[in-house]
Amino acid sequence: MTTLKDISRETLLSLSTVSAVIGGRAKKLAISEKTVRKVLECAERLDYHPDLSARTLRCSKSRIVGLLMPNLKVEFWQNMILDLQREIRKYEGYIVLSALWDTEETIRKCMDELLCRKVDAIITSHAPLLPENLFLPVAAYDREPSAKYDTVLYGKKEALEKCLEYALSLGHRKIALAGDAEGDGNALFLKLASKYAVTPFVGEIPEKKAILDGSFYYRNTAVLGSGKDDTPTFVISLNNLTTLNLLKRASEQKKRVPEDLSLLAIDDSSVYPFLTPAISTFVRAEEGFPSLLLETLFRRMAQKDLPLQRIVPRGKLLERSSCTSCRKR
Amino acid sequence: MTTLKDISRETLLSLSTVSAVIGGRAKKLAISEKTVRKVLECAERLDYHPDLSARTLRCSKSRIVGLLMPNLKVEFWQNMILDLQREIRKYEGYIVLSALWDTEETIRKCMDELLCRKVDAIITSHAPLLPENLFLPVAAYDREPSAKYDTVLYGKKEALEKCLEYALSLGHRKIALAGDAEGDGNALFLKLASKYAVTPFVGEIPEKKAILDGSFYYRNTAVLGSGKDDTPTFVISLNNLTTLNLLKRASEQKKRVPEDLSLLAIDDSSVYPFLTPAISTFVRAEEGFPSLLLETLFRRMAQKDLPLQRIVPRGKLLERSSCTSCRKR
DNA sequence: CTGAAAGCGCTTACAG
DNA sequence: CTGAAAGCGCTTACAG
Repeated sequence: MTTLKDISRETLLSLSTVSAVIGGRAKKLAISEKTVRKVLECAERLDYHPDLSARTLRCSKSRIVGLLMPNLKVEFWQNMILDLQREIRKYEGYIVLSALWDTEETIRKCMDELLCRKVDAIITSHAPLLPENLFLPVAAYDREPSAKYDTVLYGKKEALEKCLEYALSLGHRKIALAGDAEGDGNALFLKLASKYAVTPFVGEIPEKKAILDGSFYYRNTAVLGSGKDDTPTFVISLNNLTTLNLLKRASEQKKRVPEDLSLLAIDDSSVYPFLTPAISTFVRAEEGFPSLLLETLFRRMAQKDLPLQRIVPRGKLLERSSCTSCRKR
Repeated sequence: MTTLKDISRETLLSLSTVSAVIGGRAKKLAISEKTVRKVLECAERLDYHPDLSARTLRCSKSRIVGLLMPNLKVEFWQNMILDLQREIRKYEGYIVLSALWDTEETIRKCMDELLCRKVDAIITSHAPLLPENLFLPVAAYDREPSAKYDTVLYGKKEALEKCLEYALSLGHRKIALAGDAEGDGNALFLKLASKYAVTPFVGEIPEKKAILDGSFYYRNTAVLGSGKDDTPTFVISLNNLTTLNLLKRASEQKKRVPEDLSLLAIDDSSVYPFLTPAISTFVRAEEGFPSLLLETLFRRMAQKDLPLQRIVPRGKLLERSSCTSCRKR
């Protein structure tokens, strides 16, 4: 394996000089263009790859961002993780190292992994589970702002507001929310509903800590009512599986979407454009949560004494074909 | 940050002893139980995390497996990447570092990243793009066996055979294949069809290198025919977007699935159980491609002079509700 | 620009 | 079991 020493020997230049050129410190040390070229050419020729573990050891900076998240088989989450790995390319030299846990018992192990690899900073969806004495910059993705770390917020309230406004603008007054697995969505929705003077329908909340099996996604479409009694004309869906099941339930009730029932999803799914009808969505973070998290984190890394950041995502509506104006009844 | 030296000072034991205990070499060096406990307790108390970059530097082994793949927004692929990160937990001490490229131009950069981080081995879907002089163990996921590296094969031929056999067992004779973006699926299918004496229908192959936009997934459902003329009774779908569009096309033609048309997908999707009808699938790798790749790779790492491995995945049929026996016509 | 040297945290071989 | 020492590949401060 080629090392700096090899290049130094080959070019007859000193180790310091070679290191400076490779490390991009040629300008500062006033090293001649010719020397720089000579070093670079030689590095190329010998297929030199700097040993970052040596650099990490020496500088106690790894240029690794640790990602501490659950490994959920959920489209939104998978995109979150993979987009983070994509977006970090904007930050030259940095990589993300994911430590994804399957069960809460392994979180500690995931954390240790990151610590042993000497990550420079952490992005996590579970900041409260971080060790007390953590000295690293952290960007948290969370429902509530953390008291200790910079937080990018879910933006659920803002999303629900926009969805309600959109429904209202189409003339709907009977509006349902489906797919809330945590309970906070429903609570938020009920509060907003009274403010906007709409009739709210909310789904059942699963038992605390119950596993969300397939049946949940179907059961919680009961917000559509039985078809006979009072029934919403507009549903907001909180996840892609619920959306699919709303479509199924509607079809069983011989309701056409969007003629009889408008359907608006929160956040996008790769599958939505291909459904019949194509599903309109409100995307919570136009820029993408991964970008927001990375920006927040690198801002902190650049300036340690920055006041605590609290980022509310800016969303956007993606109109496709699943919503229409409310017909007179 | 706690180091071995801190523990050595604290426990009044020598650096060598502490290192041996932490490194799990206590047995070999006949270090007493009491000493071991003392070291471990102290490490725990001081919240010690071994610096793996130092260990990597010293031992020239990083215990990192590099993952070199495209960052595709495709469910199958996302699962591949994330499941690999999940599965590696079985291999104590190892982690995967993903280098995912967006465009082919960045492959080189991804490769360099892995090399600089001193990965011990590589898993990739694009082994032919690896540098000539690569000295690392490689597990390739590929259509054809590599001449140089261990390969886990796609298993497309085996999958198509099983799908055909299943269709035949249900009495179908007019069978279509949809969703082939590369052309090799169709060719394979046509060859098999003659062997099994079925009437094959295949979809159009997109222009070489054409971007697969949404329209492709719909256009290639034309295998269903116009509804008037000769038409298949059983369709095999090669990806989830095609499956969705087959459902859409069938409904436009007033064909019911599975009564008028059986639909069998290759590989599973999180969305299939929630569709109407729930989609039956043939899963190419029962054990999962990630497991297969990891097993193949670690077998190689354990034994460098192993003969070249060529793994054909063993698949399984997942019956749900989208296939039924062929009605008399 | 150069050269010599120290040191990051670890493992390992060696003499005791 | 211990202690002293070397060395992995790098960066950095320093004297020239």
